[in-house]
Amino acid sequence: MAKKRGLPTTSYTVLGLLSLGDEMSGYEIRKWARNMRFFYWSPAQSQVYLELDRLHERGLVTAREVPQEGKPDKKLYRINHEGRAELQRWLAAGHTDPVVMKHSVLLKLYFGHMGDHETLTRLLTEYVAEVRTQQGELAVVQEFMENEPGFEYPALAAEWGYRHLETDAQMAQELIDRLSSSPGEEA
Amino acid sequence: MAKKRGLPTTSYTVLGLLSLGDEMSGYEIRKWARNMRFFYWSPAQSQVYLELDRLHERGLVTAREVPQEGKPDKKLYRINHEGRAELQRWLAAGHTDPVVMKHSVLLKLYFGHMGDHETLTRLLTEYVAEVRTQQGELAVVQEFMENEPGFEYPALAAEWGYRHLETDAQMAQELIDRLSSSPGEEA
DNA sequence: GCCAGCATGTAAGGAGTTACATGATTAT
DNA sequence: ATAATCATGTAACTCCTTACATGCTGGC
Repeated sequence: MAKKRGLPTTSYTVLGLLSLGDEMSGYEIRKWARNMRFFYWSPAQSQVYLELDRLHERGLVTAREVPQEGKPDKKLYRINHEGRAELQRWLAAGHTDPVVMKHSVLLKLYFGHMGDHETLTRLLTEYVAEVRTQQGELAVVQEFMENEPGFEYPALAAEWGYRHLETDAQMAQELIDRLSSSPGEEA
Repeated sequence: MAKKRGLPTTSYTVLGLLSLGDEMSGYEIRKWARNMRFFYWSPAQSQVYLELDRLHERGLVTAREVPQEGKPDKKLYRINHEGRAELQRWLAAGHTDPVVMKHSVLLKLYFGHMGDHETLTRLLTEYVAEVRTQQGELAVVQEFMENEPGFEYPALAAEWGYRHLETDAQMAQELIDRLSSSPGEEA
């Protein structure tokens, strides 16, 4: 056995988020986690609560209930010493999970022989627009990070993520141009 | 209701692979699918067989059993008309699943404040080496594609995938340099 | 009047993985 | 000798998603 040497990666995401802030509710973490989609996919709302339960069970965070009026009681979580130690252990571990891409656009391009030129051009054009939108969203996050002390590393990750998006936009645009200049031949 | 407008993406991967070849066994598809990890994560062996069952149930492929000696009987699958139609429908669909990244290195970098310089530098150095290895593997696939008729689109996807890897290697190397030149300050 | 934001939680299920079972042949 | 290749399949499980339930407050 001993299949996994620790927690699922989503747990580390939530734990890491907690290490960047002070006390946070599940709701706040979920909002934060949304911005992580540029680096690592962001979990569903229900999953965030499940991860917080798990972290609490394992004694990596402390929880404190705050009564609310007209809403469910708020639970505030804080990373503790064990939690920080576990995060550090994960960071320094020899093993890092392989990078996984689920790039549907690339997959569709791969099977481009099944469609026509127009379909492919539309797919790529829409994708370029989407990437530009995402770059705008990421830029907002980056702006926040630049002025916030303690966010040097997230800022580096954001820069990296931005460059990913740039590569994608450029490559898609390049293919659009290539496809339009060779209406019959795609190679 | 109407949660999903079709098959899971893995089904399309397998169906698409079938559309590039003639008759294939689950075993062969699985080998092919391994090379897809540069564009879209490649499913586990057991999953490939499950997808083939699903495609067969839905009448998108035909199956033919070939008796083998000393091995389980081989089943050869072939995409049929309905399968091709379904693939085309998927390609031309207005909706394309969002691109998902599970970049553990980027995630660890994001939480870099928890580790020391050395840990981070080691992480990035190892990652650069790994990416270079992957580029070598992808190059082998690309070489095959260039001389194979009907593989123009897979070759384009491979080029795109290669550029992804290049971006990652460059970005990682750049960060290694930046971290070493500013031993205390990372921003 | 309606939608967004705040705030958590449960039930049902899909998608995918790991580990195992079986066993002949060929290459190192 | 032993590992890899060929070849499929099942059981048990994890991770994560979708959909639903609840209900107040504040903005348009």
